[in-house]
Amino acid sequence: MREQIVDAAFEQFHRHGYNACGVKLITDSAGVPKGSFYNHFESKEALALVIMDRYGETRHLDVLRTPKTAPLTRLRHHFEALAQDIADVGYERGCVFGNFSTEAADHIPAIRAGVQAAFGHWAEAIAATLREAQQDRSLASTQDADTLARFLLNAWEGAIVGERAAKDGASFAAFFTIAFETVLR
Amino acid sequence: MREQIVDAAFEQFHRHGYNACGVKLITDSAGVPKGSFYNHFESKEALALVIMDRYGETRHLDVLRTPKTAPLTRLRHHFEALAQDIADVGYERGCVFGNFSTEAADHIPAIRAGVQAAFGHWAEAIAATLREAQQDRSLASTQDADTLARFLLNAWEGAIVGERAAKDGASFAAFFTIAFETVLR
DNA sequence: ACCTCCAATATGAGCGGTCGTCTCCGTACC
DNA sequence: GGTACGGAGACGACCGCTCATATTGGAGGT
Repeated sequence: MREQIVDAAFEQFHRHGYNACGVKLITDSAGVPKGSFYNHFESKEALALVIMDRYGETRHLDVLRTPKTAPLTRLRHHFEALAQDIADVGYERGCVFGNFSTEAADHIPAIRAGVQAAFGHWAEAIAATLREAQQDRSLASTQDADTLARFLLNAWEGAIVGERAAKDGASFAAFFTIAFETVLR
Repeated sequence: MREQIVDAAFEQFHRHGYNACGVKLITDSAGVPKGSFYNHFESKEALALVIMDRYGETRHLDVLRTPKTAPLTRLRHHFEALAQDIADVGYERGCVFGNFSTEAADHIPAIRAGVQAAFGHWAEAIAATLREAQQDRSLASTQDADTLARFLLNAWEGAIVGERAAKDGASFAAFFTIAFETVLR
C-alpha cells in the first residue's frame, strides 16, 4: 500500500507540482483511503522528499555512464531521453526538481535542501562527462567543467519552463542546437 | 484602492507564486478588506493577467534599446539588472513568468497564453539586439538570432530555478560566464 | 492444533483553518 | 435617485492532519 501511494504521488507531483497536489488527490489516484496516508508517511513534506529520491533515479543518469560511447554522445543521449519523456506527455508536466524549487524551496527548508542536493548530483554527473570529453580532446572548450555543467543543467530546466508555456518543441530544439553546436565545441 | 491591490499582488505573486498566494494574502498586504477585491477584479486569474503585464514592464527591456551602447553590452546590462533585482532580495523569489508557467500554465489556458506572449516579446527584444550585433560584426556566431535568443532566455529562467535552491550566486555566475564568453562570440 | 493477546495497520469521520467567490448593506458622489 | 464602490461576513469546498475505532496477523502458551 505504501508502494501504491509512492507510485501515485510520483505521477501527481510530477503533473501538478507541490502546492496544487493534495494528499486526497494522491490517495484517490492510488486507490487507497485517505486515512491510510499517515500510517506510512509522517507528512506530505516527508513524502515529497521520498519522491525526489525516486525521481532522481529516473533522470537517465545511467546514460551518462554508458561504456564505449563518446562522452558528448552520451550527454546528447541523456538530454534526448529527458526530452522524449516530456514530449511523450505533450509537454504537460515539468521536472519535479524544478517544480519543487519554484514552489516550495523558499518556505520549506527540507525541500530546498533536497532540490539543492539533487541538482548537485546531476551537475556532478554532467561535469564528469565533460571532463572526460576535455581529456580526450572531443571537447575543445577550456571552460571549467563544473561551470559548464551547471549552465547546461539550468538551461535545460529553463527550456522545460518555456516549453510548458509554448508546448511547440521550439525551446527544446533551441537547447539542442545551441548547447551542442556552440557551447560544447 | 485598485492600485493598492495591484501593487500588493505584484509583490506577493512574485514572492509566493500563483497557487501559494491567496486573495486574502494579497488584500491583507494591500491593507484593504478582502470583500473589496471583487469590486475591482473579476477573479484571481484576471488579476494574475494584469500582474503579468505590469511585471513585463519592469523586465528592463528598455536597457536593450539604450542608444549609443554596443548591442552585446546592452544585453549584458539587461541580464545584470535582472540578476541584481533577485540578488537584492536574497534569491528569495523567482520570475513571475517562470512561476506562472510552472504552476498554472497546464490548467489555466489564459495564464498559459499570457506567459507564452510574455516570453515571446522578451525573446524578440533579445533577438533584435543579437541581430544588431551580428550586423556590426561584434557577434561572430552565425546561429539564428531567434534560436539564440530563446536559448538565452530559457537559460536565464533556469538559472533562477537553480538559484532558488542554492542561493549562492553560482548559477547566475555560470550563466554570465558561459553565455557571454562562449555562446555570444 | 488451538486459543489468547498484542502490536501494527486500515479506515473514515472530522479537526481547525484557508481557499476563491459571492451576498448584502451602507455610503458617497454624480 | 441611481450607480459605483467600501466593507463585513459567510458560502461550500478543500487543505494537511489527527484520532477513535475496526481489522488484521503472527508470536507464545498450553
